[in-house]
Amino acid sequence: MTTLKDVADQAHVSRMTVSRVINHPDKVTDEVKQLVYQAMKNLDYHPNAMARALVNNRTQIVKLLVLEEMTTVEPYYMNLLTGISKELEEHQYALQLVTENSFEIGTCDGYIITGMRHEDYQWIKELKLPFVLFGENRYGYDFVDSDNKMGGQLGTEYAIKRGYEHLIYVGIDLAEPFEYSREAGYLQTMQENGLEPQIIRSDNHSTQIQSFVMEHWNDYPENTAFVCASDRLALGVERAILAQGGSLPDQYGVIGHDGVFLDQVAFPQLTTVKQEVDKMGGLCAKMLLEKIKNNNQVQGQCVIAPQLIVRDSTK
Amino acid sequence: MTTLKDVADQAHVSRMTVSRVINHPDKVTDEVKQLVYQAMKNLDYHPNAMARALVNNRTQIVKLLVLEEMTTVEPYYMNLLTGISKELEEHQYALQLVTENSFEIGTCDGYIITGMRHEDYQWIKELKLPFVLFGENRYGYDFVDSDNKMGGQLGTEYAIKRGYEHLIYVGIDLAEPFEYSREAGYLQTMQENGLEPQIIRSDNHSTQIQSFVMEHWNDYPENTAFVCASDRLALGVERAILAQGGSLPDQYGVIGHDGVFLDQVAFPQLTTVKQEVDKMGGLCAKMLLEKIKNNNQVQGQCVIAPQLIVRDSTK
DNA sequence: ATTCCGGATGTTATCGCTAACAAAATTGAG
DNA sequence: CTCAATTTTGTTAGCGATAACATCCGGAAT
Repeated sequence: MTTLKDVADQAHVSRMTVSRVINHPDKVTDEVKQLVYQAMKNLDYHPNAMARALVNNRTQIVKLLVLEEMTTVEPYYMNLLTGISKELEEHQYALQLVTENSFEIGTCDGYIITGMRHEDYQWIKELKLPFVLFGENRYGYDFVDSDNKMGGQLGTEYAIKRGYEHLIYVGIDLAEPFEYSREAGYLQTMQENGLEPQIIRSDNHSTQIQSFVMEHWNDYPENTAFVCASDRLALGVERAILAQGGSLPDQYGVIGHDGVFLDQVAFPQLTTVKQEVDKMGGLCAKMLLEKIKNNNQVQGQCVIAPQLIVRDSTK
Repeated sequence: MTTLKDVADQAHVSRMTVSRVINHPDKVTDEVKQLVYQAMKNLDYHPNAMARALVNNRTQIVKLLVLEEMTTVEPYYMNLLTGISKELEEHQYALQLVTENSFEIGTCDGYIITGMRHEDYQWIKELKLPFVLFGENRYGYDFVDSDNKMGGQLGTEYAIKRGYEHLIYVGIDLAEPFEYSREAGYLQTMQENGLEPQIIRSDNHSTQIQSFVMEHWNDYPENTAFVCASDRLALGVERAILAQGGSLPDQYGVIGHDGVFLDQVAFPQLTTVKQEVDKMGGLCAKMLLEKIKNNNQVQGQCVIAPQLIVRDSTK
């Protein structure tokens, strides 16, 4: 394993100079810098993260707290993780997954927190280390999220464009910002188009919304589109429509939200508002590393535009 | 932050003695040990993983290589990750997720590898660091997997017990050990019960098997159970049955395999052979850490019994 | 020419911990 | 009660890197 010393020897400089080339390149002559770079390349030198961690009193570890129940957890978490991990890896950081609400939170440099609910803000504010939330919040904490309002708009606009006459919003029965934002997007678009909004809400379970739609089937005339707050709900709506003998996508349309996994498992495959989850993950990591570097400096709120994916559940 | 020195001072011993209490407790008097333990408790001492990593030339990082395409990736990966992470955390290890086949594999102490296909064994054998595979293999590498044969048996036996007369195995069209094992379980059970086996195979996509079953609908008399190699396939079979007007679970039965997420999204919810994925993850980690500690010593093959979960897709 | 200044580089100490050796304490055989 | 063998504890050095200070050097000002 090559160390600073090896590089220093080959470049005929002191170890400190090599260290400076890495950490404060501006304080070193260009000439020397080239020498050192060359030596680093020759020897395939990579700094030892642990030694660095020791002097800097850093752990080089970021914890991801998943506050949601694992059983509820949507498959997109995997994408989130990938995004986070890729970004962290580039900066010699490792990830630790924390799922149990084990408050015995060990040593690390910062947290990415996801699956927050109201009650969690209580203890979150006690945290000493830097953190970034995945998912919008209205307490001023730094976060990354999909542009949920825009998502609501995208779906609604598309349904209108495709000529559905009645647009029903199928929301998740949760008092959380992401849900409000999606609804707001729907409402705004409806208003802009002079349409009468209609909202139903349900737990985020395909079977529950399925029964609901089947029970109220008479309320939904032909040429209705269901703009759903999740793919899971959309899946249930699809099943209800098919079970009632409605035809998809001719008589009815269904638009989902999330665009990970379920949209493709559904039948017919869902037209959906896709969130760029891995990108968001990467951004979470980037923001957190920035906070760690800059003494917990506020990073602000990042909102990423979702994308409409057209498949077979709309005409 | 309390260090070895603080503990040593409070216990009136040298730093080395404290270190020994932690790493070689047998080389220290019980009396002194108690003193040290007490001091550690008083000061809430936790060893600094980075310092340790530095002297031991360890990174305290394990990489998880996911060789499958992210888009194909089953949702159970999340459970796997949790299991791995929990175990690693207990031993002060962190996890790094690697999804791109970036051979530029950085520094770590060992790998957990999942999603292996034939062609991967080529380069796997070149690896210098310890590794454990998640998923059975026939090359003698250490692995952890569900008992796939037993899974095949469980599903098949249950279908027989519930009085289905025709049992059709729906396999994944892949030449991989896990698939062979599941089929073998089915075949053996069929033979033991003097029944005629019948196997169909398909890519692991719900829509593909759905069309297949619909096209061959006449081949499946009433009172047939479909024993499937995955929940994804089972989902497609369910849809085909319902689309053809067959009744579930009276006229037909469907049994899935995996038991994560999809089984609950399906309608009717699937009777399935559930793998204890998080447990398997934990075991992977445990084995790997053992290998790391013991100079890459062979750990063998661990097979974990799956469990039949009965829900609404069987009578 | 001498002094002084500031930028470039080197030296030293340190982060927290452990291996290897050294010293001290205990044991027990004669 | 010795003295060597053995066990228990302490001392030193070093893992790989960096911050803080020390030194060196060339050029501007005097």
